Amino acid sequence: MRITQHDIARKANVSQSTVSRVLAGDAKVDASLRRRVQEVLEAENYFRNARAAGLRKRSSAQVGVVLKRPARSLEGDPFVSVLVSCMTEVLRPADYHLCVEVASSSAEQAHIYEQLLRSDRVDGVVVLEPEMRDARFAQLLEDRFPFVVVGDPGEVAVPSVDNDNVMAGALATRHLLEAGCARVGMIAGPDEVRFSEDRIRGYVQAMRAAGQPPRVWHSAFGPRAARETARRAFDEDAPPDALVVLDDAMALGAVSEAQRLGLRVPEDLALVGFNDSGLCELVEGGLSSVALNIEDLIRKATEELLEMMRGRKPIRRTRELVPCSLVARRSSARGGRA
Amino acid sequence: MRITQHDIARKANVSQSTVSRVLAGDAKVDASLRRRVQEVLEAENYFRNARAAGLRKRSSAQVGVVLKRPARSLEGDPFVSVLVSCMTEVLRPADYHLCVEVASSSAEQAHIYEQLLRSDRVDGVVVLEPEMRDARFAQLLEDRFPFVVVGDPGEVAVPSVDNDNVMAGALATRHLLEAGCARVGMIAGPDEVRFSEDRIRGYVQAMRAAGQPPRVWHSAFGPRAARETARRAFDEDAPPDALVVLDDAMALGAVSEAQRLGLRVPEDLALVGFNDSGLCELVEGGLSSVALNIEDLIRKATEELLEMMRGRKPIRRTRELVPCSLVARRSSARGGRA
DNA sequence: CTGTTAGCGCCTTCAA
DNA sequence: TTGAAGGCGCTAACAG
Repeated sequence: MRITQHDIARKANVSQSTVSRVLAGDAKVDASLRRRVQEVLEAENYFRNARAAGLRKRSSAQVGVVLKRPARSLEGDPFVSVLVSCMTEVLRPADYHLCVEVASSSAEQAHIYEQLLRSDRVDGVVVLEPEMRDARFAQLLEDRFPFVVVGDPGEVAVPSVDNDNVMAGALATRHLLEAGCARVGMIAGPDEVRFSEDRIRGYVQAMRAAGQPPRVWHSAFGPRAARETARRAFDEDAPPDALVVLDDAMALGAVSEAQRLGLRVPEDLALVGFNDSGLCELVEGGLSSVALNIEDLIRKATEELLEMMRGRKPIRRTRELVPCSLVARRSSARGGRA
Repeated sequence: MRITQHDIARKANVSQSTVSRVLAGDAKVDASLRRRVQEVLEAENYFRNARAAGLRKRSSAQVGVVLKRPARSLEGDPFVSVLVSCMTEVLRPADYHLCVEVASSSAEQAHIYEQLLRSDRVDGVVVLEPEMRDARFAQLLEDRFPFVVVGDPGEVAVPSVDNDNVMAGALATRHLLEAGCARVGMIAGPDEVRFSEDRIRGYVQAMRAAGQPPRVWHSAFGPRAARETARRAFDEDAPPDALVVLDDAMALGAVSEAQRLGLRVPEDLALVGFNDSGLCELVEGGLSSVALNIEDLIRKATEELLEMMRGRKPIRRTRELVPCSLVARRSSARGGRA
C-alpha cells in the first residue's frame, strides 16, 4: 500500500486538505504549517497518486499516439525513436506522459482510437499517417477531442503539421543544378504516395525554372528496388549524371548499382537523398541529403497539442510547414557550374 | 462530459451496480436485465472510465518502459520500434497499455523511475540497458514492484531475459569456418562493452574448437570507425579472409573498405554481421547476419512481466536466454570446405 | 439475483 | 487560514 495524503496529514497533525493545498502551492497556507507538511512529505518521499488526482481533475495527464504496423513488418523503423523522444521531450516539462499504441490493421486502429478516447485514458492524441478520407477525423472532431495531425490530412479542416516536401524536392534539385549537373533525374516512390508526389512536384518546378527537362523514374521502396530502377535509368540513351532519390536507403541502392557499373560518385553520378539519416555515412565521403527536420516537426505538433489540451487554442484548421535544409556531402561535390 | 454507468443505469432502469456487473460479465445477472443493459451500452457506445476503474481496483492497466537517450542523439534507433511493437503486441490481448518515458541523463532516469512507480502510474516496468551496479534494482525490489530486465543485470538476483551473445559469436564463427575460410578474424566493439565481450567469447571458443588462432580487432561503433579498423586488419602480414563483425552497420564499413581495396566479397573476404537488420540488403547478394531474435526477447520479457503483475509469478532471479539463428546470404557463400 | 452502501485518493467548495 | 464534507466514476462487500 502506497502512502497517501491522509497519512501525511496525520503525521504532520493537519487535515488532509491542507496537505493537498501545500502540494498545490496554495499561497494562503500558514508558513509554519507548510513547513511541517513539507518536511513530512520529504521524509515519506510522497508522490501524488496520478489516478486519483486525474479522476478528480478529469484529466489523465497523458497523450496518446497510435502507430500503424502493417501486418508483421517489425523491421525497426527509426522514425518511432524520434517520435517518442521528441514527444516526451516536450511533454515532460508540462508534466504530461506518453501512451503509445500499435495497430496492425485499420480495424484495430479504429478500435484503439475509440477506446483511447472514450475510456478517457489520454487527454489528446497525435495522429500519424493520415489517409485520404480519414474516419478518425470525424470522430475526433465530434468528441471535441484535442488532436494534431502529423502529415497531410487533405482537405479536411483539422490542425496539422507537415514537412515541406515540395520545397525538399526543389532544394535537392537546385543543389545538383548549381553543382553543374547537366541531366538531373529523379528516382521517386510508387505512384500516389503523397510525399513522393510532392517531392516530384518540387523537382519538376526546379527543373522547369532552370529550363531543363524533368525525368522521373518510379520505383518501389527499399534499396533493392531502387537499384533495379537505377539500372533502367543508366541504360537509357542519355543517362542522368545526377539523381535526386526519394530517400537515403534508395539512394544507397542507386550508389551500389553505379559502383557496379564503374561509375564514380560524384564525378560521373552525383546524388542527393532525403532524411539525412545515419545511412549517409555508408557512402565514402558521405551522401548528401535533405534534412526534413522531423524532430522540429514532432516538437511543433506536440506543442500545439499541449496548447489545445490546455484550452488555450481551439481545435480548428491549422497547417504548419516545417522548413527543410540541405546537408551537402561528397556525393554531390562536383565543384561549381560546369 | 463522458457517459457514465449511472447514465446507462437510468436508461435501462436498473441500478448502477448492475451495469457494473454486466460489464464485468457477472454470471448471476438475470438474462433479461443483462440484455436490456447491453442494449443501452451498445446504443450509447459506452466505454468504462479507465481512471475510475483503476482507482478502485488499485491498478493502472499500464506498464512502463524508460528509454535512455544520451544527450541529444536523436538518431532514429530502430530498436525502439521493435520494442514498442512487441510490447504492445503482448500487452494488448491482456488489456494493458504502454507508457513510454525517455530519460536524457542518469539523474533524470532515476527521477522518472521514482515518479513512475510511486505515483502509481504503471503496474510494472521493463528495465532496459542495465548497468553494473544498477541503483534501480534495489528500489524496485524494495517496493516489490514487478519488473523484468532486458539484457544482462550482472550478479543481482532479478528477473531478466537476454540474447545469447556467446552463442551468437560462436554461430557466426562456425559458419565461416565451415564455409572453408582459413583465417577468420573478428572486428569487435570497444573494450568492456558487455555484448561485445560475450560475442568475442563465442568467437574465441569456436576458433579454439577448430584449432585456429583467434584474432580480434577492437573498434569504436559505427561504420566509419569499422572501416578504419578493417583497413588495419587488411594491412597485416596475413590478413583475414573472413570477418565476424560486431554489427551490420560496422560490417558495411568493412565491406566498403574491402571494395576500395579491390577485394571481392565473398571470394576474397567473407563476412557475417549481427542483427539481421535491413542494412543487410545493402550488400549485393546480401550480408549474412546472426539474427538475435530481439522480437522474441521482448515478447518473452513482456510475458514474464504480465505474469508477475498478475501475481502468478514471484519477483525473483530468473534468467532466460533467447536463442539466435544465422541468416546466410551471399557475403559468406564460399561454397563448402576449401 | 439485485440494490444500497462504502470507499479507492484526491481536489474543492463550503462553513467556521 | 483551516477543516469537514462531497463527489469524480467505479468495484465489491453487504443486505435484502
